[in-house]
Formats: sequence, structure tokens, C-alpha cells
Amino acid sequence: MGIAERRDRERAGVRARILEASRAIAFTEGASALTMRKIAERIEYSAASLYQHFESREAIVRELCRDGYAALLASVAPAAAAADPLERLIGIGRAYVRFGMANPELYRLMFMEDAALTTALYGALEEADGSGRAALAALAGALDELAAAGRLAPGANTARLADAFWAAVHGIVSLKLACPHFPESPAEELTETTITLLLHGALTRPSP
Amino acid sequence: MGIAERRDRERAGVRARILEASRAIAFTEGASALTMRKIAERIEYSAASLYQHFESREAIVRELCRDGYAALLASVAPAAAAADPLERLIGIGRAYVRFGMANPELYRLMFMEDAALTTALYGALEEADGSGRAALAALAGALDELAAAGRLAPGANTARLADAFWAAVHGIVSLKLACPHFPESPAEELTETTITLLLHGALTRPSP
DNA sequence: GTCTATAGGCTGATAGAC
DNA sequence: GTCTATCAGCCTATAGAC
Repeated sequence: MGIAERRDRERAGVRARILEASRAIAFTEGASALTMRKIAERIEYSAASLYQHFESREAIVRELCRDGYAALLASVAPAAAAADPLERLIGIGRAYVRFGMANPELYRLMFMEDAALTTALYGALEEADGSGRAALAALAGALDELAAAGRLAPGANTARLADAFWAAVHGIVSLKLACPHFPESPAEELTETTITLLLHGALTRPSP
Repeated sequence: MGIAERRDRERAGVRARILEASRAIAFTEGASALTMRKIAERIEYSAASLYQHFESREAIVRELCRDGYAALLASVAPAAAAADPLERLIGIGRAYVRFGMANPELYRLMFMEDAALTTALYGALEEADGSGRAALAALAGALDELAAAGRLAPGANTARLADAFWAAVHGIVSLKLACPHFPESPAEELTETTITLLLHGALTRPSP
């Protein structure tokens, strides 16, 4: 039965090379520059062959997103393992921004390009293995622990707070990717300022 | 001299109709669906004629962005006129999110699509009439007044705070446009939560 | 100024030979 | 499984007649 297995290995190898080439193109030239012809040229196959390994161009893009999301989770994982929930919250925020800034085109693809594709992807991930909102769940978990320890205002809606935290770090990344020089503050400083504001507020005295 | 003026009026009319058609297409089907052929069809001209009024497709897109930015400023203007700087800050944030959610494809075009185009546009606006960062300046102005009144932590960097505020509201809009159902909180609630957090903080007790 | 016609490109995807 | 050839379509922009 070694023959069938060797053939499977070879198939998987081609598939991996297609994805690798696609990554190289999409992450340097942007997703819109990702064409079947370019992929084929890079792996020295004909464009037609790609359809033996992927149903369509979109299937390739979906796969890139899936891998990208796994990479994002991996980037955030060390911070999400911190014992102190506050440290965890801060660490996840920093790691999230760092990941986005380090992988701009991937981040664009995953979170800024096509609404239909994005929601379909995370919906499918959520159904498959529950990882669809794992990044968000890490934030919510840290906030829940803070609430349980009495470190949040009583009655705080941790799910909504998690959404707000996510929106804030996403805002930093997507703003920096959209207009790199416009907010003059560098991403790291913006991140620290935002985290500090979210946790402690800008005003000297909380209103009643 | 009435003849030349009539001709100018006619030219301006065609130009306006081109922009109107472009807006209709781009704001319903998205910027990538904006083609010279579609514009021409909609105003019942040939595609070639468009080049008598605009240098290129990109020039039309630039004009849409310019108008869109003016519309954003107008949307924010009432809030920016509030006497109390804190109310102003809050009002600008709300108005910004409302504008983005009400004009999703325009917002995409202005702030999520092409980094090169975005920076070029706001750079040009800034040089032309200083309006390039008018929206940001309104935020910074309110924060400066708060600082002068002693309502911010002493030594606060208002420029950086303004950047952080902007990034936060941009995050709400762009996240909602990218994955409408993913953060379950609706945009308005997310906005209120975010503003509250930015001003007062999530934690019960500020750290030293 | 507006038209038709077209250059000169690109795209995703498929048919059929090998 | 991989190839070549091709379909059917899209695009921006221009040349030249009127």
C-alpha cells in the first residue's frame, strides 16, 4: 500500500507549494495581485493544474485566511497564558497589534477586505472546532476573571467590554495599515496609550 | 460672453452627472465595481467621453474621496461646535461612527482600501486648505481644552490621546464593516462602551 | 465633445490531448 | 495529473471620424 501513500504525499506536497507561493504573492503584493497565473508561474506549473488541487481561486484565499488565523492565535497564545488576568489582557492587546503590524497584507486579507468572506470563514471555523472566536474569547475570559475578582465596576458587561477591547486594538492596526503616516504616533505608543485609556480612563476624576 | 459661460455650465453639468453616477455605483456595489463602462452606461454616454472630463478612473475615485471627507467633516461639525469640550469629544466620536455606519462603502473607500491613495489624498488636502486633518484636529482641540481645564491627568500628551481616540472610533467602524455580525454588540453600544472606557477606564481603581 | 472601433492587456476557468 | 489552447469575459485608455 506504499504506492498510494507516496501519491498522497506528492499531492500534499504540490498543495503545500501552491499555498506557499500564494502566501508569498499575497503578502508582498496584496491579495488583489494573487492570480492563478502568478501562482502557477512561481511553482513552475501550468495555471490549469492548480484546479486539480483547489476548486477555485477563492478556495486558496480561504485557506490562507484559515492559516493566518491560526498564526494569529499562536502569536497571542503566550500572552494568553499569563496567570494574572490584567497582565493577560494587556499582553493579548500588545500581541494582537504586533501580529497585525508584522503581517500587514495578511491582516488586510483577514479583517479588512471582504465582509462576506470574513464572516463566512469565522462562522465555519466556529462550527468546525470552536476556534472562530477564540481570540475574542481569550479577552472575554481575562475580563471575566477581573470581574470575579472585583476589579471591574460592578455589573460590568464583560462580553461587551471584550468587543470594545477588540475593536480598539483592531482600530490601531487597521488605521496604521490604511494610512501609515497619518496618526503620527507609532503603533506601539498608540497601543500603550489605548490600553492605558481603556483600563484607567483619560479623565482625572471618574464621573458619578 | 454668455456663450462661454453656458458651455462651462454644461461641462460642469456633465462632470457632476459623472460623479453622481460614480457615487451611486461605488456606494452600492463597492469601489472595485466602479468601472468606466458602468459609469458611462448610467449617464448614457460612451466610456470614451468620460476622459474629456476626468483624466482617469483614479481621478474620479479621488474626487469621491474628497467629497466624502467633506461630508464626514459636515457630519461631525454640529458636535464639534459644542461649548463643553467633554461633550464635544463624545459627540464627535458618536458622529464619526454614525457617519461610517451610514456610508459603509464610502468609508471603506476613504479609510480601508488603498494606503497609497489614502495618504496621498489627505496629504494633498492638508497642503491645499489645511482640511486634511481637520477631523483629528477637532478631537485634539477638545482634548487641549480639557487639559487646560485640569480635567486630564497632568502632562497628558493630547496629540497622542487624539490619535488613540481616533483609532478607537475607526476601529468600531472598520470592524463592523469587515465582520458585521462578529462582535455581537451593535455599533451604537460599542461606541458608548468605548467612549466610557476611554474617559473613565474599565478598572475600579486607577493604578498609581 | 462625442462617438465607434480597437489596442492591448488582464482575469478565472475549462476542453481535450497526452 | 499535467499540459496547451482557448473560451468568454472583463478592464483602462486611445485613435480618428464626425
